[in-house]
Amino acid sequence: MGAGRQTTGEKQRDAVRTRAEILAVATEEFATRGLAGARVDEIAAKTRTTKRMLYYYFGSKQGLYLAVLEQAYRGIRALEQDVDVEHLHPTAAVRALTDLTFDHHEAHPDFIRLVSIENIHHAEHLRTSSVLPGLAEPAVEVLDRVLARGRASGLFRDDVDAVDVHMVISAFCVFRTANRHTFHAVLGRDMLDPARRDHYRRMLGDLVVEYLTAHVGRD
Amino acid sequence: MGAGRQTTGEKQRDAVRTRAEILAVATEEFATRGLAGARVDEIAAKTRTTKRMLYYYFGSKQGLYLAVLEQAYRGIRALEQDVDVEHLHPTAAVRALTDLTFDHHEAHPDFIRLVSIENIHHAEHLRTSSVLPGLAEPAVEVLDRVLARGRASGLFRDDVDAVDVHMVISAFCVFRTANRHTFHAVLGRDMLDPARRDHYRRMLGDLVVEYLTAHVGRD
DNA sequence: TCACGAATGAACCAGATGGTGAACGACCCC
DNA sequence: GGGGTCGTTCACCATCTGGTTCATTCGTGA
Repeated sequence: MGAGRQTTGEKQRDAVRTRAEILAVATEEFATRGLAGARVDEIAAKTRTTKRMLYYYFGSKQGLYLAVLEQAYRGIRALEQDVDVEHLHPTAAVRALTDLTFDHHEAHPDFIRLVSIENIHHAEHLRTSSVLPGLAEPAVEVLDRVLARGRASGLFRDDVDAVDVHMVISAFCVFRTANRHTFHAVLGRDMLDPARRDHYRRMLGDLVVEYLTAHVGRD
Repeated sequence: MGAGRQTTGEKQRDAVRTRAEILAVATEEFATRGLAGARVDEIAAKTRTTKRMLYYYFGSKQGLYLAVLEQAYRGIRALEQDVDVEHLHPTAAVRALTDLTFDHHEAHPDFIRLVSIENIHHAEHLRTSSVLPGLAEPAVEVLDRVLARGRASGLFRDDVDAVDVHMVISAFCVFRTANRHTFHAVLGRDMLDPARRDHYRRMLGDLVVEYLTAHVGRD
């Protein structure tokens, strides 16, 4: 923290830091209260700068929201990019991917909340965003190659594609975080209870693997 | 419509109808724009009455939102109550339940959106609601009995309970609707495309059944 | 050291927004 | 048919909120 920067004091001017701080605070606020629910004044107040800066850098509330959303998506962009599952047995590879996704979602609840919020707005902001192109390719392609290997060796069923499998994995992980509160209120179970974490992680792996390997060659 | 009621004209006084109309319009507005995003004036405008009526019946914006939420939950309350799967083979029973849930979620997108919204608010409204007690019992109990039968006959695995299985089913169904827009934006696939409906319905059944029946007795 | 643009601060504003007071008209019961 | 209550209308308000104006300060290259 602060190492290597010239520090004549503490309240130096620092465009990047100011911008980053606004973005960080805004991320939390939007994730907590939604686009309409978040207050520009409130975001500014939680920053070491003023509302003026917020408009200086992001132009409008929507502009800020979009920046938050894009940063969130950019942050997860490289997830599957540098994971190497090519050398693993297909089922082990699938399990590696479910584990990876599971851990990732658990580590980024704000991202999931932002996605929920963006869905309420019919993804109208994301759709116009510049981060979109090529966002999902890595994840799907890795999964696609694994499925192809599994199918080729007669292990996996052939009536699903990578997008479908990705959907199941996402559904499980997203639901656990996104619907945590109503689920807890209605069913009395906290899906994010650390004590249950391993159980759910294994469950997701089993779920996907068993589905993919089911009844292949019989019936 | 209007049959059986005394009709001296059209604009008679009708408390129930007015109340119901407000609730219907509010449901759509809240589901579309969220609690903070929905505008009281807008809701009133889409009604044949005025904003004052809205406050007359529901007291406040939050009161209206809560009423909407409660009505939505009440509407699904009896889902599993009158389905009879006791006489079915365990796997058939599971499939019947996944189908039932699948169809139900598909038929009530507004409900799912409201649940998403309520989760953004940490379920704080639902938690204080009077519809909560006993809301989930039917669903879980039916599922629980089916699982017990499956386990007893050596068909099903025994390391999951009814709540977990319910979670998986809900996750799949909810995700398809709740995250439709971002999923489509990022992956280019419309999960609600009617052409894919049967595929997903079968997929959910397979997913749960294969998971439950996997590796039982071996390993 | 001077000039100039980037960065910042504080007050300010117009319109939107949730909410209300009170009178009024219909319907029902006696 | 008259009184009271429920349902409804209309005008009105205090405040909040996104957004802006204007002036100022800081850093830096000439």
